Order: sequence, then C-alpha cells, then structure tokens
Amino acid sequence: MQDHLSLTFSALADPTRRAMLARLATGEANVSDLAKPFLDEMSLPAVTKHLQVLERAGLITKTRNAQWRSCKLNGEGMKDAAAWIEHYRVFWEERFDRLEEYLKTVSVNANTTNNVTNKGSDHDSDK
Amino acid sequence: MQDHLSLTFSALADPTRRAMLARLATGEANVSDLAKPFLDEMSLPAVTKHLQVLERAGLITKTRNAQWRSCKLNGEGMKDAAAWIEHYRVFWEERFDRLEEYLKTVSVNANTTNNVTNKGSDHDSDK
DNA sequence: ATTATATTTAACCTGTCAGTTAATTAATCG
DNA sequence: CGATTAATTAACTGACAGGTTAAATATAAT
Repeated sequence: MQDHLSLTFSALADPTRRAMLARLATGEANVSDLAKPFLDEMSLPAVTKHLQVLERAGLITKTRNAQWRSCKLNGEGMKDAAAWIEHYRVFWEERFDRLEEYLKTVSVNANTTNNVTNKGSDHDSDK
Repeated sequence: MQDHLSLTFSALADPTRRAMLARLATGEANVSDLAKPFLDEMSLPAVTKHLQVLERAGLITKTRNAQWRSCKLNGEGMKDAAAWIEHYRVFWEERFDRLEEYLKTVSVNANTTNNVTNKGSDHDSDK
C-alpha cells in the first residue's frame, strides 16, 4: 500500500530522518556513525527503523561490509518529490505577475485606486 | 509538537491531499466542490479533516462566505519544503559533473577507458 | 572456542492518523 | 418559523508509526 510519492514525503516528514539524510549528504556512513548523534534521544533499534523507512522510500541504499552496513544517500529518490513540489513554485514566486499588475495599476492611474488585492471573485461555486 | 517542515511533508504524504492541492491550483473552491471527487471513497467529515491538515500545514487558507468555506492554495506554505529538498538536487542532477568527468576521460584518451561511472570513493567513513 | 562488536528482529506499548456515523452549528430559502 | 444546505465537531474504531527492551544473527578478534 502507498504510492511512491506518499512514501517519499512521509519519509521526509521526520526531523531525525532528515538529519540523517543531511549527514549522508556529506558522505557514506555506517549505522552506528549515523546513530551517534541520536543515541541520547533514542535506542539503536529505533535508528535501524528510521533507516529502513529511508531505504524503503528509496532515499538511501545500504551495502554490507563485514558486520557494518554502509549507508549512502540516493539522490534519485527525491527526484519525483522535487518535481511534484516544483509545479507549485509559480504559486510562491509571483514576482513577475505582481510587478506586471502593479505597473498596470500605476499607468491607468486614479480611477479605481484600491483594487490591487481584489481578484475577480465570481463563485456560484460552479453548480 | 512537530516542526513546520515535518508538518508540511506529512501533509503532502497523502494522495487525497495532494489531489486537493492540485485541484486548488486551478482556482479557489469550497469544501463540497473539493469533496465531490472523493465522496465515493470517503465521507464529508473525512474531507474536512484532510482540509484541516492542509490548513494547519499552511498549505491552504479558508475564508467563510455565508455557509460556504472557500479554500485557496497558499503557495508560500510549500516554500520551505521546496527549499529543503532543493539542497539535494545536486545529488540527482549530476549532469555537469558527469559531463566534466566525461570530457576529461576523452581528452586524456585511451588509458583508463571505462571509469565514467566511477566517482572518487575514498570512504573510511570519516572514522 | 569464546568473546566482543555491529546490526537486526521480535514482541510489545502508546499515540496519532484516517476513517466512520451521529449530532451540532450556521446560514439560506420558502 | 421550519426545512434545507454546507460544513464542522464529537465520539469511536482500526491501523500504523515510532519508540522500548530483550533476544538473535553475523562477523571479527583473541
């Protein structure tokens, strides 16, 4: 159950796991290295579980090396999530539209002075 | 409890909620409009809850209009999540490094023919 | 062979999440 | 007013997430 995107986002929805990814961004690390910063907050099995979540989401890969598991960041794993969220960029980077709208208001001058913040709201809710 | 980033990612970790955001990307909508595509899968209160999650995560805003609540996408709400994930872009878009490395291999010619896909791996895991 | 180290698995607890139905609040309509 | 429409709140359920401790597995070291 669960689509890939949901799996990714929910793996990212935890500060411990994000911290682990941040650590892995600086290079590979085995489980105990990754665990070190968290061992006063949680046990080792808890760390193992977090890593399993990251692995299932495809955000890291583990390779065994004797009794160590070396964990490595898998950038590909974030690709889809990044692409999804990127579609919405236009909704927070309104720079150009704002500027355009502002200039229009200025050039038309006087008349309807204060309708900059009002956008045409005709909603009979499309019944 | 829960930092803002975790709240955002966990709000995005659900296909129903992502679909609602996608719908809102095309314009404002009230609750029953948003609910319509899901009413064969879930009840109205379930929809309300999803919208509350989105609202708490700052991904949408609701304004009341008589007995209707008009929901509106709030792009700002995704900004931080997008910025966070963006830091990792370099890990999946290796194009330039790849190209650079590839060109190096070509110009040196012959010699070590096939190490394009191998990146310098010196990891004693930083012991 | 025994012991130590690294990591996982098992079994369990608790809180939260996504859903339910029934009841409630609010506004509009006839 | 009384009925209808829009949406939320309340109370409850089952599943799952994140944590625990104790036991198991696997490799290395003495």
